[in-house]
Amino acid sequence: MQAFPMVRLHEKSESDAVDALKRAALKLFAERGVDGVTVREIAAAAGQKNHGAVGYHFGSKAELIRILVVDGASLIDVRRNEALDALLGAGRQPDLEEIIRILVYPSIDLAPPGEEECYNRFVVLFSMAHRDLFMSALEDRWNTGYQRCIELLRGAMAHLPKRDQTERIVFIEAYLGGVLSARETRLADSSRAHSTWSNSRILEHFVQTIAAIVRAPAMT
Amino acid sequence: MQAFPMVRLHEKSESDAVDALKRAALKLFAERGVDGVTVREIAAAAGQKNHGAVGYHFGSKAELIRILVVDGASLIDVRRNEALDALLGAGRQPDLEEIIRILVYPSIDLAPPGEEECYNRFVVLFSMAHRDLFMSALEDRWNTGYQRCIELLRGAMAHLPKRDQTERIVFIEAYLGGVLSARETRLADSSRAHSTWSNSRILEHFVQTIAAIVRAPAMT
DNA sequence: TCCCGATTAAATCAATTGGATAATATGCTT
DNA sequence: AAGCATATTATCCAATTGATTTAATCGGGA
Repeated sequence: MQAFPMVRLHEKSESDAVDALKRAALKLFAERGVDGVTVREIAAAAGQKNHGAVGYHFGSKAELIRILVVDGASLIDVRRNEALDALLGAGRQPDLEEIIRILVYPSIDLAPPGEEECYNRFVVLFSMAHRDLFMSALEDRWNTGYQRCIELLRGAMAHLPKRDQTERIVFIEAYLGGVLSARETRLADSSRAHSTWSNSRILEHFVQTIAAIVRAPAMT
Repeated sequence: MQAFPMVRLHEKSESDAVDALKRAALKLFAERGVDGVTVREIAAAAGQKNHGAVGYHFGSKAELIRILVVDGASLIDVRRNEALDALLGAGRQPDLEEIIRILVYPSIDLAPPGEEECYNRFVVLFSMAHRDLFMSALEDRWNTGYQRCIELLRGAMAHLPKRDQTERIVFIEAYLGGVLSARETRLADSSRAHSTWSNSRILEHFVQTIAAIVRAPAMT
């Protein structure tokens, strides 16, 4: 387990201000969506008295958003590809759960330890409300690992009609985003004890249910 | 199949303007989220030349949003409760798929035939970005059918540890919102042939995968 | 120490926002 | 036809938005 490189966000040698702005923006965007947050709120949450800081460091709000998308997506993509290379280079047939873990775990623990996880909520909200901007930010470049996983999943469903394969892949994609977002929401809700959602057992439970979707009998 | 009452949205005897504003708002909110849409856009999309119409007919943008939430939720709730009453009154033990269908189908075909489906996207976006407003709009009143379904699902997982039951219910809730939203997005994308997503076979496929999650073996 | 680039702060700008008001139009009842 | 409630239109408004510009401040190297 946990054979994924533990590179995280906000570990780069960026100026304190840039990093603080990114963190604050990601958190606020995850909570309320990009259209529900103003650059003034971001600057204030980052400890800046001046909202022009966003324009100064990133050019515009839209560019800050794009950078946040790419930061997370590229990190996830690196993790996925490395895990896939390791798995496929092992010289044996990978089993289904191993593939699914490479779908799930790289999207987890993007933030430094102890910090709030936000990226999955941010991406789900943003991709729903601004699909075009989200796609152009990805550039068909930062989801290569995801595509590889999908192909492997398709292979694991080779016994099913092509249409069923495609449908289940869409199901699983929606399932991934939904559960990872819901998990972040619960982890962020400090009002309740979230011990259940912070331990990794639940992720393995999640992996098992995805496997159950893949293995479900063919449509009659 | 399809034993659900086919009451739909926008069938009430409302003035044309009120109805047009509701439809336009729901569609725009589903596409871009409530914070990404202005009352001017709503009024224009509804064929009104002036944005004051929203204030006149609904009081405020926030009140319009609340009404849209309740309109859909109460309709879904009526459908669910009627279907549940019929199912449980049949005097036999309902099977799992029957319960799951009452979770899925009442959220489908809310709009009149031929019109774009929007409610699931709207609700997912709104509940993610404004959970508090969403909850207060529901008032613990318009999701009674949902709660009954969840209890039945829990009963269907009685052999699992309580914790696993709770986790799977959260999984399924996220799965529902994710897939129903994704389905609407694809149906709304008129640029591609969506024959796959418009027929009801895929919904039955979806039901089967939810059943697979419920039936998945216990965590080891 | 002095200078200069980088950063932060403060003030300003045009455009947009949701809401409110007043004037006009519409339709129904009497 | 007149009266009246309802609905639409056209403005207006204060507040907010993202962005820009203009100082002030900081830090390090010559």
